[in-house]
Amino acid sequence: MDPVNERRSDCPISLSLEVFGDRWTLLVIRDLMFKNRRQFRDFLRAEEGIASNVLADRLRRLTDAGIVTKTQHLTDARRSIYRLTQKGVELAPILIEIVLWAARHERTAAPAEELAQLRDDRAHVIASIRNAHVGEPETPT
Amino acid sequence: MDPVNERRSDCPISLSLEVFGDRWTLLVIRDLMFKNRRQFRDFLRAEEGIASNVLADRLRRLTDAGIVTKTQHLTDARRSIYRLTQKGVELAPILIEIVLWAARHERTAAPAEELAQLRDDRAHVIASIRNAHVGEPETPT
DNA sequence: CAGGATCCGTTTCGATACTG
DNA sequence: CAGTATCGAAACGGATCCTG
Repeated sequence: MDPVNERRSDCPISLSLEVFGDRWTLLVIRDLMFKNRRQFRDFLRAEEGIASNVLADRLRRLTDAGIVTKTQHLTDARRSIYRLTQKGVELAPILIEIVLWAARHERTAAPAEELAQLRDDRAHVIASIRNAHVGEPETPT
Repeated sequence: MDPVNERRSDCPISLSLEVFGDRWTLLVIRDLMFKNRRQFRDFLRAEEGIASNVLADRLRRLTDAGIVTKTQHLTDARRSIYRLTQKGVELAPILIEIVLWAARHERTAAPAEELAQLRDDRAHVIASIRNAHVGEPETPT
């Protein structure tokens, strides 16, 4: 057998199941990362139809895990703004690989142009995600 | 705002939630990919303690999805051998990114040496995974 | 009105025991 | 050894209520 596999064969690999073992958690991260959603109601409008109690729970877990931050809207005190932390932004390579895999193997609605950008200009995509979250103290809309 | 984000803002991104929304599914794939597990009992011995009915269900779903194949052991008819298909092998980049992210952000038990290999010699790692699954009709042990 | 919390019927999950 | 049957526990979805 290949020595690479040999050596790896009993490796205790961590998969961060808190994040990846849950359907809704992943969808929230996707919405933050690729759809620029920032407020509670934005996530509620996700195509997949998340319930408000489930959403609140996942946002709390993500902030507890240091993946998301919650701040107040500057002018409207009612609104909360959710953003990815640096740790959260660094999930981008994973999400990108998932999207590319899904595009290759399942029929997906993602336009070919955007997929090509994810594949060929990964660094730029990630930089712009970071810019929209970590580097942006201002509030959208 | 960055035009990259602008354009991506309403993209219907598919995440293959059948695979990634579930904790046990991901663990089974990890065991196939990094721990060379092939038989039902091997997966049962996972540190995380999967139940037999859950394991049977997840293996069935994965074979239905074309990610795993199930064949009979050549000499012992009772035994089933599970392997990744090409589609399954192509999940490797995702798993690798997850492991690397977890190693950076959570305390993980994975040895530094193996992590470095995952990071720096990705092509070789993936090739050896493919070799151990798609290219190997023989049965282990 | 936005962001949640609470209650509750229903579905899904998973631990254990059991079978071919 | 490789699964299935059973059944209690947990999660989910949906409605509604609450609070600033």
